[in-house]
Amino acid sequence: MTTKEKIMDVAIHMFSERGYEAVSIRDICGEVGIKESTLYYHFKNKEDILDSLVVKFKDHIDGLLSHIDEIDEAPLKKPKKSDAANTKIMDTYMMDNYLFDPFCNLMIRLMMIEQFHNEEIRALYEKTMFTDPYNIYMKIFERLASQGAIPESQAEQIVRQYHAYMTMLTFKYLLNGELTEKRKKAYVKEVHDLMNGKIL
Amino acid sequence: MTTKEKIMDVAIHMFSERGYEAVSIRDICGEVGIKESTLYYHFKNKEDILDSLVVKFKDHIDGLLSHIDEIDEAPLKKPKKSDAANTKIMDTYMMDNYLFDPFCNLMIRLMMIEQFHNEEIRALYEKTMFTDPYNIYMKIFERLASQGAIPESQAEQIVRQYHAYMTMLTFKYLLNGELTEKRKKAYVKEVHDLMNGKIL
Amino acid sequence: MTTKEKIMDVAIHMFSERGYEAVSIRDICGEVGIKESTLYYHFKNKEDILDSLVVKFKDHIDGLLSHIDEIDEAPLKKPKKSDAANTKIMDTYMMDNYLFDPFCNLMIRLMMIEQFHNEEIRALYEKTMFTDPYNIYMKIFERLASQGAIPESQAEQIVRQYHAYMTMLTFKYLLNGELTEKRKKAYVKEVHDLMNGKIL
Amino acid sequence: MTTKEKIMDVAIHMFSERGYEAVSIRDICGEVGIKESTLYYHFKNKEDILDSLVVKFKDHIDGLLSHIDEIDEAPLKKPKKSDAANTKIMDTYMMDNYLFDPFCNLMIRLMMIEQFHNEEIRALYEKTMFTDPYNIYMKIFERLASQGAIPESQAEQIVRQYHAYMTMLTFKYLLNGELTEKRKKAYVKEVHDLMNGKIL
DNA sequence: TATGAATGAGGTTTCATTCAT
DNA sequence: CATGAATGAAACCTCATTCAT
Repeated sequence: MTTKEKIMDVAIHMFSERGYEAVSIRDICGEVGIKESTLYYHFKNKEDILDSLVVKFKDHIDGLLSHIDEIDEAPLKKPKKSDAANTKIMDTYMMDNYLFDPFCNLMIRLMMIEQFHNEEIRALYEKTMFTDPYNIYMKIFERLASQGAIPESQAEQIVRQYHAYMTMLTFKYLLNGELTEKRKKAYVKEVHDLMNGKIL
Repeated sequence: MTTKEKIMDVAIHMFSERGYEAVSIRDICGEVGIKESTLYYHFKNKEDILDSLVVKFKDHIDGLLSHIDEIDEAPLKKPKKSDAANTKIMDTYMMDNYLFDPFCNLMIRLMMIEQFHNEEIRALYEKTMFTDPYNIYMKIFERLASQGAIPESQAEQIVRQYHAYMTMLTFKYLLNGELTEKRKKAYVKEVHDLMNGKIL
Repeated sequence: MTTKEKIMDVAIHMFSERGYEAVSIRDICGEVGIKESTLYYHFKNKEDILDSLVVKFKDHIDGLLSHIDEIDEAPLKKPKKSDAANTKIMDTYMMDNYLFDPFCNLMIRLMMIEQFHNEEIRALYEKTMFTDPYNIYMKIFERLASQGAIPESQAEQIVRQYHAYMTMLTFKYLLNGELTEKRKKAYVKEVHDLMNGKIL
Repeated sequence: MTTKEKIMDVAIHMFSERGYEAVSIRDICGEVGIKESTLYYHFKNKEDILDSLVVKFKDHIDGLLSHIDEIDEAPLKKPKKSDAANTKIMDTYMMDNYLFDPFCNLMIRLMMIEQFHNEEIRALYEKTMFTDPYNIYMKIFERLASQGAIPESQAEQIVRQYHAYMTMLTFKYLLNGELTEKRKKAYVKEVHDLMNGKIL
């Protein structure tokens, strides 16, 4: 890790726990192991750190979404390919690379904190927490409907139920205090129950 | 409003928007219209303001919960009394006196921000955002089941669906940026759709 | 004790331990058990407390000195009366009513602290710690010389020795940290050894 | 002088006159000619200044004591060498480098003020004002006794007289108000009289 | 006598930032 | 790349004091 990366890593950890304003340049530099003046070689000012984090997060999200689109547009060569694709979307793109990804999880926390007084962050928060996931679930269930796995007419209702349940689980387990292994496990269990039709 | 009440009122507004640490005593006093030294006549220190807000919130919540218990224990004198009781719980206790109540809504926002580095607040946040509402929904649907309105065997599943959906709606509309009339209306509309069976 | 006396009592204890400036009106009132505004009924301001203490101390000292003069001027009715008088001066006026007297001891400590930047207190400190005691010892040994107990020619030298030794003992035992029983005893022992010719 | 040294220099002057608590960071910085924030680059906090002064003083004292030990252990090459050594100890180590040394004199004043509520400083005060000097005088007179200059049996008594007299003179002239040339001269005169047998 | 409420001034300390080296 | 030294602004808080009640 370069010094710049180290600064960003330390910053997101601290920002996501105490909020942007409550973290001082001193705090960050102390943890990174550099002097305050050194930080200003790598970043224009404090806000520049936050901006860089937001850019990095947006890039990450855009990457994820484009991957999902690729899967979506892949020709259905084999029967039931969509099952594999759906599983991959849920496991890889929603969980491993988003909600469970250390950087993303911390960024979501930071957005939860900052959204109340920062319109740009609020918009990003709404997009990544509500709009994007809803669209992804919609894609999944439309595909399932097109295969006849579920009735077309029920697709939207099911999407709503899934989205609501997944959203609630995310806030309850992944954005509630420290992200412990215990909370992760409880989350995964409830998601599996949901997938297996034990809940809805 | 006494000076002390004014301070608490201004404080919860500011804390809930920018977070406890990001708000200065100067900010609060400037808005209240007093000198900083005056604030220290009413509060021991900055933390004491936060503590007082938490105490006030806990008292409010305890009041709500005890009212719900009273309704619960009231003898069923008239047929369908429970319908009225259920409506009262949802409208009065969950919405008017909790999620829409200005003080409570701001306290929830504050808890959302502070829970990441304050275990006491985190526990209160989990209780009031997840545990208490779940228990309340459970009460409602158990009563409905006891009246034969819904099958006993489905009660728990329905509770889960309701709880998930209501929770998601709360985060999406009532805890997302400023609490505008527009967001309130959107929330109410979706809740009504949910109640009328248009969603689940 | 009246409230005014209580205030003075608490004040001298605190002033003598931490110095005048380091003690706040709040500290004093907290210990006395009154509100700050109440103190201003009894004293014009903070300095007025100090002034009152100094006046009280001066009165006490003047009382002691006038008593010593009375003894001094009493006709020698009985043989060896002076021995009793000398003992009384040393035990009663130098120790019981001055160095060991709680108020006086605390006032001396306060003067030790404040003398470095307060000329009035410095003058009082020099008078009560060096000049007055020297004169008292001189009186004692002149009387002894007039009785032939010691040679007239040695009186002054002896006075100097006594004064130096007593002064050193006072600073070493009575004005060094807290005035504990242990330090008092050590002081008395050395004074007795001195009186009995075991030292000089 | 570096900025740090300047701060310490100004601090000891102010602390020794008005006491640690009565001197503000603002006072010190105003005199040094720096901003308050600059001071905090050099010292962790206000107490850190005091601690640094105490460390510097202890180092100074340790240096003096080790020099005295060196003289003590030097072989007696010439007759009467000890006279020269004794004079050096009195003039150089007790006066020039200790009681008259500006830093040490101020530190003693500071200790006089602070000892009443700071046990660490009290212990240092007792050591440097009573214990160390006594041991030094003892060394001098034991050497004189070993040379036959004074009877061995009287050594201890003489030490006590000297120690008492020197201690009293120190408090009377060097630790009483401002350290003026007049007070220094009066002190030196009495010490010389003492040395020449005019007093004891 | 005593208090509640207020305040201007000033206390210690931390903040983000700059700039020469 | 990194640091040492500095700073103006602002943070939290305490100070002695006042005044109406």
